[in-house]
Amino acid sequence: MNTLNPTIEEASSGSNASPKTTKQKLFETAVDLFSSRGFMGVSIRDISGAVGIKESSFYNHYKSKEELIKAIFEFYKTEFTQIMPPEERIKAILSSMPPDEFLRQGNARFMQRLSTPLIKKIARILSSEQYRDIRARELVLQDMIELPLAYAELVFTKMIEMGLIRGLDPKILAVEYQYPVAFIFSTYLMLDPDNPDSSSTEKRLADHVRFFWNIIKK
Amino acid sequence: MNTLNPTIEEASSGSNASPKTTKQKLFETAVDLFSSRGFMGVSIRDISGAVGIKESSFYNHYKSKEELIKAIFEFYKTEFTQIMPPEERIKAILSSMPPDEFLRQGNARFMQRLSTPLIKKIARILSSEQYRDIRARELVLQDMIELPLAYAELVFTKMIEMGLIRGLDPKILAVEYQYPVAFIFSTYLMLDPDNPDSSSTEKRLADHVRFFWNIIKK
DNA sequence: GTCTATACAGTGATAGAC
DNA sequence: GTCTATCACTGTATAGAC
Repeated sequence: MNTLNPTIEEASSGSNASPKTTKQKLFETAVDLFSSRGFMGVSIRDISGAVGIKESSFYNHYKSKEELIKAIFEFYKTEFTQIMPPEERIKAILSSMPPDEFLRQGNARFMQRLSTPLIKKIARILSSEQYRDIRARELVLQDMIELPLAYAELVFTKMIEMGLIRGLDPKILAVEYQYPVAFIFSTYLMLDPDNPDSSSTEKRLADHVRFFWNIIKK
Repeated sequence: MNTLNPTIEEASSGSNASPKTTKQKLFETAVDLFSSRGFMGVSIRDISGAVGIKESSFYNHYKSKEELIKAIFEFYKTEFTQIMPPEERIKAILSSMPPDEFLRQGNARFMQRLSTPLIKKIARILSSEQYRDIRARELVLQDMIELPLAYAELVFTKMIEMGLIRGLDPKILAVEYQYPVAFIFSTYLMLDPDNPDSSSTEKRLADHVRFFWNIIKK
């Protein structure tokens, strides 16, 4: 039995991907079913049946249902924490474009990452399971809320240092900028993951950046 | 069998409440268990056992598990939609206090309503079940998101009409004010429903109102 | 890696005695 | 309104043949 989790390439459904292994199919089918019916609402029989194998064969790939959900969460964490550019590069990027453009591009990068059906579905699972599963809860709180907030604070601190925006409290700026962004993304997740109409979400993000830019610009 | 849902008084756990009926106990125990383990993760046996009756007796009070969750959702809807003052009274209230005080009091009223453990737990259930249960989804989207947003727009429109704030677009003001509020409330729900430390949430709301007031005031 | 067969605890729900 | 008894079904998981 292959005990490795699917790699990013394995689990993603890129058009140039090699034919999916059974383990990949189980992974993606589980994500699909968990996201619409909840972890407890989906049986190993359901997943295996949808993939086309018997439930006993499931155990050749994952040693339990718990291990499968764990693999799903770990995959998400890896994907998510790669979205933000490393701290060292922020200053260089800020020198190359206006601050509002920096914010816009950050949101665009976020949308790009979030908008694959697989990632959207896992985000749904996390949201649904956060009160039942401590790992889901930690992922939501730390990686999806705290981390982006801390990152925003860092960015606004640098913007102020570089004299690009007004000298307001970066902590408050981070909250006031990031909370609406977080809320817009969380409502984006509520839309059908397989029918991505991102235009209204993009408009909302654009409106927010414009409004916020008017407040912080010098 | 009593087919009525528990009334607000029945289902709430006020100190002056009359001794709880078995149906009330089932209702509250279900809310408690569903909120921490999810609807699918809790059996009728679990609920009945926690209340101290056999699962067969459960059916003397609710005809199925589905009917129970339905009653829970309906109870929440009734409670939630009573939070906001009716439209006709907004103008009168706005005449009696400064706009920022109006916003502060609105949030306080919200906190008060949301902070009973029962309501917080149901809000958790709604959040967890929204991708599985169409009724939960509608409640979250319409009653908890759309309705407060439309209400905020109404409020800012009146504020502008009365010359109390700057003449900005009320739609944009509503979004920029309400999204952070909604996000703050949604993180408040993530805290332990039985150990309500609301002080950090109240601080965040106060910070947001202060920041926003500085933007909209004349 | 897949299958059949099996174990066995848990599930929602009903019938009927008290 | 509660109980015991029982139902058909579904849940996770294992053993062993191919």
